[in-house]
Amino acid sequence: MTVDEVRSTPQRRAVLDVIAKAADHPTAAEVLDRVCEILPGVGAATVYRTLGMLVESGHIAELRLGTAAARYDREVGHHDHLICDNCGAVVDVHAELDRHAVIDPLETRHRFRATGYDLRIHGSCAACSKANTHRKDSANV
Amino acid sequence: MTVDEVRSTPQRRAVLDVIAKAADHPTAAEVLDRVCEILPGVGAATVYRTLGMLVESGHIAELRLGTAAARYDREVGHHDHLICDNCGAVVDVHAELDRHAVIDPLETRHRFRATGYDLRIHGSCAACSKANTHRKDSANV
DNA sequence: GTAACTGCAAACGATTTGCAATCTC
DNA sequence: GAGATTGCAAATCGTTTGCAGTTAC
Repeated sequence: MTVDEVRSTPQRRAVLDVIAKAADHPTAAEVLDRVCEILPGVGAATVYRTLGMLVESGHIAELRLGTAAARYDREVGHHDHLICDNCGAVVDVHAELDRHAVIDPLETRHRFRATGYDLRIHGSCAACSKANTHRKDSANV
Repeated sequence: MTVDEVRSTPQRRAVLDVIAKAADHPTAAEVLDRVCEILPGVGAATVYRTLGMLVESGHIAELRLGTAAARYDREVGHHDHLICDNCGAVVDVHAELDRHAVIDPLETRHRFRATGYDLRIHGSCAACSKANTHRKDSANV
């Protein structure tokens, strides 16, 4: 009969600290780098394990785009993302999506019980749009 | 100076055939299995290469959810997805999302140039909802 | 005939897991 | 001091790539 307590360790505090300060959406590898700056020698497994726990407990959110590595978001409330297909930047935004108009009809039509949604808007950010104004460019969705 | 022609091979025809017939959203591994049923011995690399080409050329669409493997969709026009967090089923749907009300304000506010969006609605499908009506259940988004 | 294609096996990147040593409570 | 946690290395998973042999046109 274990208590399964969650202990406070320097490593965990460091990960939490890094995430709390991260304005961008760092990957696990980036979190590891930053953690090692304040606490050298931390292993990758520890960071992965800690991030996993934090996601499980709802303290941080996980974001998965394309093939790339998972990204972590300190923002846990519902929000949407603007994704720049050119430079990879991800911006948290709040879309005014009318659930009654968009989700409800689909729930009824497909007898689906929606618990949430995920809206990602692709395109190019301000910086990239400006840079590419006079250049050839292609975008995916 | 090569012609860079694209040749028609039995393997490619088989992959195309499998995708065309797939009502679900098979992963590369599932496509490989099905391809091998009609043309035994096909290598995984060939399937991955072929799927990659088809995505590139816009003949099929790639769908990436969570950690899992990429899924392939014969439906290439814009559409949205209902994702059952319980059984993993993915259903293609058309959401009535008002771009003017949802996307435009974000473009202006963040000086973002949107090229498209991706809406995924999570929850539980008809079958799972029915099965879990009287059971404990948790869902993620 | 020749460049494109195939299958295999090795290489890869991201993430997970087994385990002995080490820390927290 | 017991059990949770760590770091390392090995293992996994999905996918890509190098390469020599094979095939489509």
